[in-house]
Amino acid sequence: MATSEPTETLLLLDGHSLAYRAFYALPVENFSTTTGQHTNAVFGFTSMLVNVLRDEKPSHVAVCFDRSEPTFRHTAYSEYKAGRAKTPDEFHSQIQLICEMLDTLKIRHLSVSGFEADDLIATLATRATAAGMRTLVVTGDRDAFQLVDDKVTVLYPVKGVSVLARMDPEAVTAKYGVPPQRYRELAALVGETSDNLPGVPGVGPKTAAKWLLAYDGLDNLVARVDEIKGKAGESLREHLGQVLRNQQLNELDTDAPLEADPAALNIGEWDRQEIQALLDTLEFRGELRERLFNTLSEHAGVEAAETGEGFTVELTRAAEGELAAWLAAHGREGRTGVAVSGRWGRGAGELTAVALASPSGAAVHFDPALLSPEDERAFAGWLADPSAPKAMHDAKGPSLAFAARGLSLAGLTSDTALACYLVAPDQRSYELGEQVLRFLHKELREEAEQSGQLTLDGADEDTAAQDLAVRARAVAALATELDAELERRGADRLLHELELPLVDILARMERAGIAIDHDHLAGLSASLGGQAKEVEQSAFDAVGREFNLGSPKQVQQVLFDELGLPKTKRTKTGYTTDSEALTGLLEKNAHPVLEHILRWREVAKLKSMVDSLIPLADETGRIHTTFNQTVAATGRLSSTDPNVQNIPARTEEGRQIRAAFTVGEGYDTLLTADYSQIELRIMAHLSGDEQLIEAFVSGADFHTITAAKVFALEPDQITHELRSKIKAMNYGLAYGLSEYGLSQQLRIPPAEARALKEGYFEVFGGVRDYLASVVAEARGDGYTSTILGRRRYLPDLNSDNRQRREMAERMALNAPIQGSAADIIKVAMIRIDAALRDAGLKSRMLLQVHDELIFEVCSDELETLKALVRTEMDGAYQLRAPLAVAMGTGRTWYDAAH
DNA sequence: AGCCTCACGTA
DNA sequence: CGTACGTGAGGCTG
Repeated sequence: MATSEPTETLLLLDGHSLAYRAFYALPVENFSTTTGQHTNAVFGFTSMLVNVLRDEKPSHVAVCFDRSEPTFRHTAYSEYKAGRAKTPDEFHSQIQLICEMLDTLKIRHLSVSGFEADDLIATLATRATAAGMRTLVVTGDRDAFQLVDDKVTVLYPVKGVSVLARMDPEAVTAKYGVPPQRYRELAALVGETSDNLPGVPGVGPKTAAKWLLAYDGLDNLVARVDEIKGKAGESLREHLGQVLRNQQLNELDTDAPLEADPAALNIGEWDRQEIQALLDTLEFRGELRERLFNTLSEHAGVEAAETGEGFTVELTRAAEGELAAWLAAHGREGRTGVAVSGRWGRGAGELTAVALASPSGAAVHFDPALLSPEDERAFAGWLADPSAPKAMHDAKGPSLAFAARGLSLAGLTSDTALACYLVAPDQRSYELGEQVLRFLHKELREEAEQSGQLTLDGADEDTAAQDLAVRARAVAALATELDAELERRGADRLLHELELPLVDILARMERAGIAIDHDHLAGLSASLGGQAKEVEQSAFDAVGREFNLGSPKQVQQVLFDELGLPKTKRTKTGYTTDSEALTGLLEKNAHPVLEHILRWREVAKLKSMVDSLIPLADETGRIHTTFNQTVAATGRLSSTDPNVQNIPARTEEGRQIRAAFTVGEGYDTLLTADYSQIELRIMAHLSGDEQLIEAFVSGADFHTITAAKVFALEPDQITHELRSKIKAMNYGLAYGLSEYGLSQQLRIPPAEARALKEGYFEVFGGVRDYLASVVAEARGDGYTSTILGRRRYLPDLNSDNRQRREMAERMALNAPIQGSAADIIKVAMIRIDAALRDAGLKSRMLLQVHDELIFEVCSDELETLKALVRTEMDGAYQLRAPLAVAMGTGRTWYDAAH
């Protein structure tokens, strides 16, 4: 290693100066979050920071900020920095975010009252040089050039936020004609507009440099000022006072009162999840996110390499007969980690390889297609043995692949993806490598010295086998760690008694799928397609030209530019054309095309849904969704490919799609069973509000009863309108509906909405108190909890940013209610599944739609099944406002509505 | 090709 | 200025 260079590098950034550059370099309209927070300065600053971290790999970092208090420069010169345009509020709020980002990246940020960031930088750079460190200063303030020497380099943004000029002594001299130590003399002569320090009129950098060289510095120049000839000389003599003042003011203080020692400014250990969460709230995606993570991985990689963190495995490649022997030797040492590769989805899967890792570190890897009959028997027996404990990461997909080979999985005592989800349900992904890094501070790779002992042929195969074995080992280790973590949080039962048992149930539901009536769908598609064509033509006729009705951009152009209709609510890129806005315009009789656009959207939406379902049917005419158990932060399931949880239900036309979901061969009818108003019942239960509970216990129409209580009328006096108002109120409560929102929805004045809410809370005071207490408790604890102890963490409840804070408050209101409903239906599914098996019924559960379950039923089992489902759903949880279940049957989902 | 925005379907 | 999701289309970017 070559080494006249100092090994340690201190990176110093001027926070305000760089953020300010970014603020004006990046168009604000491209950088704001859905909550309206501007992020262009944060983005630009972060981008510069990450680039420098990547390119320079500093060992120590600090970001210096100015304070708003005046400095000695203001005292010395009252006009200092006067006349600067006031920085807009959109800028100031971003400084706060930058500091949060730095906290997340474990980078120190400093500011000292009475000193500018430049002074802190000068002080730290001086100290760093004394300590033998190299210093890099990133700033948009040229005053820093005076610091440049062979140990200190300034990186100066020259174009936007992406190009930094490297200002070392040579570069400064080349650019200004004077060496760095003379830079402030030059600046004193030329002046600095941004600091409101005028220089000598008629003297630019060229003249100033010429003088400084000819006279060997400003002191001599001043002493011999009478010798200077010409207009410029005259001007200099006239403005000598301000030159001397400039020189005094632009000198940086190298002895600011700072505690921080450069050596203490190392970067702390990064928490990937924390960074992910921050990037999520800032809504940073794409390239910056990628770049940040690459930099982060290098950073984390270096650490892992230094500490040697990986996994040790003693890998056996199972040749014939050896798997059975391995299982006999290691299959019951304790919990075995299982990792598989293959493909799965749409209710099916295929296996390409399996790795098992025992607690002792023994591991085996094999291709299940190539097993001897003896090995296959041994593996099938072990896999299906509930007394042989196993851990997997995201087991549902693999279990579909097992099932395809006739294998069944039992004894799963942890699914680490689910465990991570319970610990932190807001994650965007639960990729194994990330979770292992987070919880075990290890990397998904093998220890170097171990791999040397292996003698295997085929390098690529080896690596793949090693990787899979490492994953198996990591899963087992992660499972142990997460068991402890969940127990600390009181969430161990949630994993073992709720989410884990659900894995297999969901896998079987996915495998079963639901039959689709292809002809019905084809008919719908044709009819909707015909209507779309007609409506499209009507739209063209109304406007007088053709345009793409599916393009919001073109619709905007037609409506607002060409037809000059009144502008609607703003979106990021223009004016909204959503149905609410267009309906509003339509009511003002703005233009006939509005009706066509709205109708076309309806028809086109339905057609695209129908057309997307048709090719998803398998050879037996069934479609197989995938239920995701780790997506919804509240604890709900989600469904993809297709999403069976957003099949239209509101309009008759839309419901026709439900008529395509039918009972399949070997069964006679579909049964749907749903919880009536489960969220409101939960709210009544959790709040303990006697009035609300009574409204449910009475058994009459809930919205009517609550309306009667609010308006002090008899139920039969409640009009449709009054009922609607209270219904909106009832439902809105659990979402954190504002008075404004209520007034919008009911199209009543805000004052009336306010009165409605007050009237409601006069009767249902317990609900108001409960909702307030939920937010207050969550603010203190940092999380909300459901009835089964499922947590959702909401750090933004304490945010300084009002929009973020209020968003978190609404999430806090909703999470315990939506989440408890999710808990309850999961309990019900597990109970029903067990009861179906106990009763030995052939009828089966196919779909879950949040508060509804759909079954495929043999007619001779119908009555038994209905009773069973009712019992298990009703009994899933004892609420003070008891659970109520409604059912319906029919050959299609449409017919089974009730 | 991949990503983002808008719009819209469900509970 | 009401929570939680997933999808499809257009259109921009690379």
